[in-house]
Amino acid sequence: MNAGSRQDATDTGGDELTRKRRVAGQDPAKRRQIIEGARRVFIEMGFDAASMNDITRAAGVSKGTIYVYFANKEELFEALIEEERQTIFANMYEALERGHGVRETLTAYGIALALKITSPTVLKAQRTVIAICERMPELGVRFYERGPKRGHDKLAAYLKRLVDAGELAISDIDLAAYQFADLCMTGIFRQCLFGYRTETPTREEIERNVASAVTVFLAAYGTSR
Amino acid sequence: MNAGSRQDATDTGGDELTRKRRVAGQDPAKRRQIIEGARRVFIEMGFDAASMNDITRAAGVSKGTIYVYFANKEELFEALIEEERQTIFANMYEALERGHGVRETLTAYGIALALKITSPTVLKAQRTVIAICERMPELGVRFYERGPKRGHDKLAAYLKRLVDAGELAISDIDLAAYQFADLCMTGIFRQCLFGYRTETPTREEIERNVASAVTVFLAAYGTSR
Amino acid sequence: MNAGSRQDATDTGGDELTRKRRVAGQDPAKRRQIIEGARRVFIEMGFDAASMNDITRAAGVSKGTIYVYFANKEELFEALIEEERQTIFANMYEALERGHGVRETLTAYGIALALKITSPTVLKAQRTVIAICERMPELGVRFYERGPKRGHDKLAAYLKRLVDAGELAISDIDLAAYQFADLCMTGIFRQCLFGYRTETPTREEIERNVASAVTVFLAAYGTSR
Amino acid sequence: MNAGSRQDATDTGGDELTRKRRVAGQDPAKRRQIIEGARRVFIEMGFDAASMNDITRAAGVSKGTIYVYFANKEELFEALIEEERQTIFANMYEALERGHGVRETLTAYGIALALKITSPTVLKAQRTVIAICERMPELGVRFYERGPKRGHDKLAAYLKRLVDAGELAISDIDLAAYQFADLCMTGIFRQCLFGYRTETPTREEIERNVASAVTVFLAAYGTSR
DNA sequence: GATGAATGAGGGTTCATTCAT
DNA sequence: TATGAATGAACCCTCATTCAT
Repeated sequence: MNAGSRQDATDTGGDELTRKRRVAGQDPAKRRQIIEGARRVFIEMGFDAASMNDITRAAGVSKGTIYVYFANKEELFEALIEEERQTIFANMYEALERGHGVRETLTAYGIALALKITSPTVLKAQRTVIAICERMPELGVRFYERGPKRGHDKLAAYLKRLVDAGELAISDIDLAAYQFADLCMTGIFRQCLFGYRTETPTREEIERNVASAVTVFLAAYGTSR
Repeated sequence: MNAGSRQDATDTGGDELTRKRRVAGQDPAKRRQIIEGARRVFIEMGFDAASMNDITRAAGVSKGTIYVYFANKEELFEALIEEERQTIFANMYEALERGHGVRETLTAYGIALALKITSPTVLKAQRTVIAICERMPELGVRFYERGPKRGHDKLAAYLKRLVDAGELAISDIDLAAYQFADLCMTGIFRQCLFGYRTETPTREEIERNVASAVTVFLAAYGTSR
Repeated sequence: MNAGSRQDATDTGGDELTRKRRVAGQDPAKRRQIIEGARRVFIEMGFDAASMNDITRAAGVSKGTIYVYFANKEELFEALIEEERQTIFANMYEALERGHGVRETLTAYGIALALKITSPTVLKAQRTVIAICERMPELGVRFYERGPKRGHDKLAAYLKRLVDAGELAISDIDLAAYQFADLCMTGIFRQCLFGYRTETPTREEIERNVASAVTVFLAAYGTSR
Repeated sequence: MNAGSRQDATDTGGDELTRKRRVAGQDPAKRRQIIEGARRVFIEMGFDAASMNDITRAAGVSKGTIYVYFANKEELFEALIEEERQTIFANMYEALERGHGVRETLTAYGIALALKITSPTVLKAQRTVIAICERMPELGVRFYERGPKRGHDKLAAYLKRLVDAGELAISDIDLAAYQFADLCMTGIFRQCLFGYRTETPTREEIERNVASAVTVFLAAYGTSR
């Protein structure tokens, strides 16, 4: 479908000094500018409702230029989602590495997770991906794999350490990690996704949710220690 | 220019010569036929990517006929989603009313819930709604309200009965109900939504998930009884 | 173009008592009802912008019935214009036959003419005919011939009598008749036709116009008598 | 959704990334080409019966291009009528400024006027405007105001000069100007408008008409001089 | 290399006309 | 006979993509 893509990896070409004249579509600043415009338009309107003209306008570049950097609308969209995913899931896992107590750590991570996933921008991005993932399955897979999945793996690894340390008693760590994450955003994630909630959850609400999540989780998996 | 030939409130009215109120689009079989075609197309492709021509073809009726039954693409879509929601969430709550023991009841309900929500059709429907709910907020609200919300309320009522009977000890019943539901589909819901899983979860997997959910839930909220 | 027309003349069939069951499209009341609906819609919106549905609604009959009485939209339109013309130009020429003095008679006729031709309904009808007369030339010809032309002929005949009586001295009576008619509506006809005037001319204005018309006309064609 | 790419006041504006104000539709030759095609189609068929596809074909440009230069069918039509009016009424008033005798001047002007207004193209244009002026009142007003009205004003000014010079005795100059103009095209204007005449009036006929008009006019308003 | 004017297939919608009831 | 649901061609308009400048 996307043969001939110009920017397969996120290669920004390390040898920009060797040749003054760059090959078409190799100016990272321009690329960023386009992606930035695309972000505003795609995330706000979704893939179909967004027009290349809108993006042209939002990015402040000409139509032709976009087509130099991206083969077509789809590829531009894919590149944007890739970027967006990286932005969203950056700096999410710090809480798991700070070495505080179990309850504190889980609480901090849970809050960060729930805040992130219910923030307006992230919600829109998720909706945009969900909307398209039937038509562009790769895109959904990639997004989940390098986004939520990564978080899950980190959490599972953390739980594994706790189990090994005797602080938790979990038979299926993978499952437990999913359980904790879902408990943290219980009730709110789907409500936000479907637009049933028009307001972003307050920090207080999220804290309450996560506090209960930690309690339930520890009631199930905690040890006497 | 000539709207108002449909059966809604905007019907012409006011013209003194209009003998009978024209009420077009009354044949339920035709209506069903159209909706059925719309389902195939909308659910498969989403609102934007679906064309009225596609639907025309899928439904086996002429374009004009669709516009006798539905004012425009949006109304057809809304009618379809309404239908779809009713179909999906029918017969979901029986498990809660069969009067078996707590563990059995929760397990039965959890399995029904998880099976339903991860079935291919229901997933596609959910994606379709999520995709559009920014542009048609009412639609998302309605879908959630009369779908998942209804299930949540039934479950909360059931939990309330158990608390009153001393079988559970829950301080925030509403929250607990969300927790149980999310525990039942933990891990799989998002994976399905983003298309990370291409295969529908097996019944075995769901049973495992729900069994764990019940255990965790009862560990947190069960009483000695 | 209109072969197969069902109602060539305005025959209302004199033998309606001979057979109880009428041939399709022969009920004069129904015909009138349809034409009445068509009038409202066609005259208000013009041929193209009017839809058969509008007419259906305005007439209070079914689509099928209209097509029993009239072969198609065009024929219905033609029949309506025919009717309209008859209505408009009825009782226009009485002033010419009352036997008063020249000045009085010309004034009375001129006023009647100018009032008629600038009345909102008549203006709309004229616009409707003018709009279509390129596409349906017959219709314009017929309308003019049996409408304005008829008035012109009556006026010319009247002037002829005056010339014969020595009350006027006119070399080209035909031309003089046109001149008088145009003098009566001078300035206002075109202004109304183009919608430059949004208000119908007042009777006072018309009287002034006609008074001047008579004066000019008599200055040119009057004799000492 | 993407309006605002035209050169009118609704231009996007406000998007901070829009570098240069995009101003599409700037090539006068192309614009002319489109208007030329539109002329052929609109003037021949009228607003409603003309399709944008017809115009596309007649102009030899693509559909999209038309929409770059004109926001929609209506705007294209308005632009065309504007153009048409300018073309029609250019060089109409020279006769009034050549400084010949009254009779000669009036005759020359009257002939020019009558020739113009009954020429096939001008007639069609007038019909087209009259047809639409109920639905687009501004358009009719403008056409009359800047077309016929302008001629009328020039004529009235000319008559005023003659009155001041004692060559004519007119109490209501405005009215007299209308009278002269209408006398010049007496009989033929309406006949042409309704298509009663299929042939354009001959120059001879018009000369006869105008000669009579001048005679009548001077009989009414002339002085001994 | 960058531009944006041009393209034309395809979008949603309307409506004159037909025909089974 | 009268009805109005059904038809599908044709309507106006949009937009992803190309290519001359």
